[in-house]
Amino acid sequence: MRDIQSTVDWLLNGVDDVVSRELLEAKLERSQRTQTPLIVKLGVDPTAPDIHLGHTVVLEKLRQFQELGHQVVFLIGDMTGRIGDPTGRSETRRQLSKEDVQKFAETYVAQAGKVLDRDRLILRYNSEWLEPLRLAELIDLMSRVTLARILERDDFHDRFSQHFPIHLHELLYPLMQAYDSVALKADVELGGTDQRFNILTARQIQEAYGQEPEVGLFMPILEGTDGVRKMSKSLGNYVGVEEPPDEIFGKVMSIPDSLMVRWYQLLLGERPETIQQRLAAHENPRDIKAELARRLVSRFWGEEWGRRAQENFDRTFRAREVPDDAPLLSWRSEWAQIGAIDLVAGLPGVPSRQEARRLLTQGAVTVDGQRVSLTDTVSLQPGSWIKVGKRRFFRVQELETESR
RNA sequence: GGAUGGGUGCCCGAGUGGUUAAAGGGGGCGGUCUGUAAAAUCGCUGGCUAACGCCUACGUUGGUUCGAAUCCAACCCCAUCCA
Repeated sequence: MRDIQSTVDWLLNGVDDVVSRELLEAKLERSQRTQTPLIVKLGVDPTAPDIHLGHTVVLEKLRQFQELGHQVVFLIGDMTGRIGDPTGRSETRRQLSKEDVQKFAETYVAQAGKVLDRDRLILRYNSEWLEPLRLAELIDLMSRVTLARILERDDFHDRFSQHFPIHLHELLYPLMQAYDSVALKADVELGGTDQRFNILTARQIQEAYGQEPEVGLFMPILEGTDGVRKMSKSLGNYVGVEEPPDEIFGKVMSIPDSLMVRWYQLLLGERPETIQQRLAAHENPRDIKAELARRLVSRFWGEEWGRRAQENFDRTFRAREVPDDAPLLSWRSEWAQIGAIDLVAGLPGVPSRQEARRLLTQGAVTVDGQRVSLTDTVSLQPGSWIKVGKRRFFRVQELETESR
């Protein structure tokens, strides 16, 4: 059995901050002694069904807790999510129906299950206890926190001092989230650093209700593929866990080298020193990055796909050959003799003839290895391949059986 | 309800009567190069055209003008302040 100190060291790898290490040690120690798993909570808003690598930072940490035999609880914030987005700018939030929430939960678990052990995972909904909450109870809850404390929170504070609106119900958010921890008797709660305030409030409220406070573990925000801004779908610098293997592999290869150590640490739980040593030993950074890419693909798709993604990548970008899985186009007779623009404009992913012209002018198009220019007429045959830019390939499929 | 400032291309943002398909930046795409879809560097980035050129576009609708993103009117929307 591992001793508590090294277990804690291992659990805190990559963690931005913990409140508090001593408490975590104490809880782990007690858990070991009494053979009772800790309850580890992660709150999830039923709003963003597509999980990307940024979200998996927290999931990876949860996985580590699972590995130690603790109980992970996904708390779906169906109640908090239903009330509305704090910005209040976008019109009244669509009410989420029970079915919506249900569907969300399923997709979420399906995706999160690529990182976590689904059999050791409990799903709860905060409407279970928030819905029946009566005004008297709510008042009781509210009486345990002061306005000043709530306004300490960074974003409230900023908005208030900049005279941006704060809606009254938004003040309740931290309270409700805190109450969730009371209801679950959570021992540990994970969140991004942006969750700091909410989690600290939860600890306070738990104490007010006579419970031992939870340990707050704050995970750093993962930078996106651009290496600068946080990973988010709207910034387009994300890698989704459901993306095809080649896509994941390629996107990971495109991150700046400087980001590798961090991704290894946050996404795979590696020690930063391990990777730094390899770099210091002049191992080719490309290979280290390729390994990162392969391991991530493997995590989401399995070993076999990880290996294949790597092979395809090497073939396409290092040897510049046509990848195995280039999209197939069914042969069309007019392709026997066709103007370059017509051909390119008809390919998937080319939005307009203007774009086709641009690509041809810039020398981006190759047919069977032969560069094609704007005014060329090309002749294709079944088995031909077309390359557009560095990474778009198409293979013309042999004639389908004409009978169907 | 009142006051003020705004609504420009995928995003940010300049532009106050013609030289504006609209500066600049970001993003995207492409060429070269390379250890990678890294970095660097050069180019493209509304649509139609092989090209000349044509068409559509600056919140909406109407107007003034030879000519409007730019002026006028009404309307819609957003932000802040006062109530």
